[in-house]
Amino acid sequence: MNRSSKTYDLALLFAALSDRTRLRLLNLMDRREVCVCDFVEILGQSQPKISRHLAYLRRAGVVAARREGKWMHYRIVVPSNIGAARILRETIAVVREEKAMQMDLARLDKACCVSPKVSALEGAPLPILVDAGVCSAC
Amino acid sequence: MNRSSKTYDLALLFAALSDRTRLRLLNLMDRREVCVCDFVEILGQSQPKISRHLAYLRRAGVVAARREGKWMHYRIVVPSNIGAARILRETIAVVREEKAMQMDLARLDKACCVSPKVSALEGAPLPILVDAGVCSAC
DNA sequence: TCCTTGTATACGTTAAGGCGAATATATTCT
DNA sequence: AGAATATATTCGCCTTAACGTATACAAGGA
Repeated sequence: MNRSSKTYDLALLFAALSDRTRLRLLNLMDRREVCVCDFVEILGQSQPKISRHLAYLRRAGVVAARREGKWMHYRIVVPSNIGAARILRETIAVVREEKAMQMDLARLDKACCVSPKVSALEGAPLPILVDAGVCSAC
Repeated sequence: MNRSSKTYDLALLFAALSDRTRLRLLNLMDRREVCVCDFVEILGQSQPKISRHLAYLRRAGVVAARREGKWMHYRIVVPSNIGAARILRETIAVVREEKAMQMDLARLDKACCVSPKVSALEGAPLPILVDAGVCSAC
């Protein structure tokens, strides 16, 4: 059943977007799945904090999680509501223009053993940054 | 000086948008100036509540006010930051699709003595709704 | 000047959000 | 089973926001 015209609380979506950390998380998840450990490494913030913000985004229905062994992979879920989808897409597009956001993405690309090979991100966690030398998880 | 590339806290804008009442206010101000008394009448909510939300929007830099005698007219101010401007525009466009928002606008158009003559809204407050019969303020 | 009207702000209460720190849960490995 | 690792949740504290109510401020008219 198509719920795209269903009543949707846009204010709730905006509340989910009204935090810098969550915007950074969404930017990192643009078109790819990301592991929690990567978020922690790249944003340089505590794991509970990252998890709490991810939980918030999950409650708001903008992301979904998939477990793979010990790791949790998060991805963006475009809302079925057309308006909400437009807002979310525009937000990600706008946010992508910020230099700080591009730096986050660059660090994600360089993360761990495998170089900018995006497909690899679908698999193992690949959490460690390049500057750590050899990735202890691989 | 062009500040469009200046750092801008998008999260702050989203916080301003994360309230249903404020979204309704913005929708009513789409392409026109609106008097506080009209907001109160159309949204059917207390004057202090309306004023507080308008103050919030003012603090966030999305609206500006103009005094005309006893009346205050509010209008949308598109942020100089390009990204913020895109978000705001998209938000208003999305919000406009909602039936409830269209009803708000319809009530604004029918507000008071003067019929859907938009130009009249630039002048006096014209606060009272049609169903009140004759407007006590005119 | 006093009164009225339109609007803004202050006060007190309640709820929600964000954070660090501690703890719980889940999964894998030995 | 027990240890180690990845992630989630809880707790206590603080800040912010939303609301109703009351009050302050501003402008115009008598």
